[in-house]
Amino acid sequence: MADTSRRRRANGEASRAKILDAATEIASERGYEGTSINLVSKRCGLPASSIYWHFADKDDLIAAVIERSFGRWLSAWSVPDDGTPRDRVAEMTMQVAKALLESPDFLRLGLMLALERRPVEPRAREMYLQVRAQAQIQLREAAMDMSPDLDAAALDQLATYAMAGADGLFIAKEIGGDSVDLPALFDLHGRMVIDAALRLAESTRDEDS
Amino acid sequence: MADTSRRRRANGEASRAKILDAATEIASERGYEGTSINLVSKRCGLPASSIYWHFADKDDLIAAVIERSFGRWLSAWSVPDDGTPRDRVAEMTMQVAKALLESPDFLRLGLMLALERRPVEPRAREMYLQVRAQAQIQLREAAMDMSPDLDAAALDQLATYAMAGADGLFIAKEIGGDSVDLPALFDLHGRMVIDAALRLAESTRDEDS
DNA sequence: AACGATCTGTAGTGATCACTACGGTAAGTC
DNA sequence: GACTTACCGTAGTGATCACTACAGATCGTT
Repeated sequence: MADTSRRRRANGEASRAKILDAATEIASERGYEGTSINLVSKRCGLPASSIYWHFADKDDLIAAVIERSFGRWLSAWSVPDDGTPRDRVAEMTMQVAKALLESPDFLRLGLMLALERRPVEPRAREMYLQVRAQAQIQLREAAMDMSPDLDAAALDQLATYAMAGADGLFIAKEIGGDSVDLPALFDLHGRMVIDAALRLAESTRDEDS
Repeated sequence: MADTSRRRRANGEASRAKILDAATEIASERGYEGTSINLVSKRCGLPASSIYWHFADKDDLIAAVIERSFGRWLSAWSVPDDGTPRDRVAEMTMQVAKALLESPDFLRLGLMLALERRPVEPRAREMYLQVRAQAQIQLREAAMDMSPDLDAAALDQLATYAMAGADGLFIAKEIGGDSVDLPALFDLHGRMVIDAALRLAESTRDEDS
């Protein structure tokens, strides 16, 4: 049963992957509106009817692109669980920087969708925002682990600042190309976030005393 | 002569402004591809032929939107020229934060265009990248004023980091809405950039000794 | 061999795209 | 009043949009 279904769908799965590959390329070049089914069809060599057999509509296709890109991006790094806080932050920022260099499609397309504010929100955008919110929560928890005496507002600020830096540096790399040393900048950013944590912890203690 | 030309074009100038208003709204909602001439025409109440009388083509229209938005954004803030470096940075970040809150169209549309990498680059995107490069140079010069002993690479890194923070925080505000306190985050970022300057200056001196 | 499920190929649908041809109108110039 | 300039309105152009109807093709199952 498992064997037959694998064989049955072997061709289909390959086609699905080809379609997603093409759609990923085009969407991260031209955004949501710029990704036409015709273009995707031409680039992957399959007719439009095949695309619509695998995906309900254009929105579903782009959402699937986001989902797959995010999965790949996630699997490219992991949260370290030992060492000093400084070491762990340094290790994590390095991994995120590397993951962004190796599979930038996820964040590029995600940011393009996030910046758009169309009247009817496509599911693709919703999906990215959901993923992003999840990441924000994890960042907040990591911050709480490292400096437990911060209050809720400070933790939010810290997580937001950390993610904003990552977004901004990614954009700098996308625009600046090879002239931007992403790992070095991420390293700097990691240290800045730790400093910010210390600074915020200080002002929290000042308010308490 | 000047009077007549003013009177002659009075109606036209108003129409041009109405077209730009509508195009700005739509473009910052839906991006380049999502901005259709038909939609702009409906929103500004003028027929497509009027749009094409005022602008050569869609690309020219969007480029004009960028240009006007940038002008408005620029006029919303100025570089302070007195006080300690810390004060000047704090003042500047505050003004930039306020300008971004009041006229976010420029950066939102600009970032959307910058993230796209279409085969044939529209002039609108080129124009934004040019404006951005100019800002980067000014940031670099400001950094050089404040810590003259930094080497070229460190200055580039600092300017890139400062701009990346601004971009990232702007995005956080766009996505997070009212739950994001942009001035507070910009204030934090300003202090972080100063700390980064000190840190980079230190490592420069270490290398020299 | 017969059959149903999975996928592809052909050939469209009406809607919307960027853009234009062209006549009309109002105002300024002479 | 004749003429030019500046701008708007009507009504299109062919191309491309997302999407679909439907007839094969290929396959494992029976």
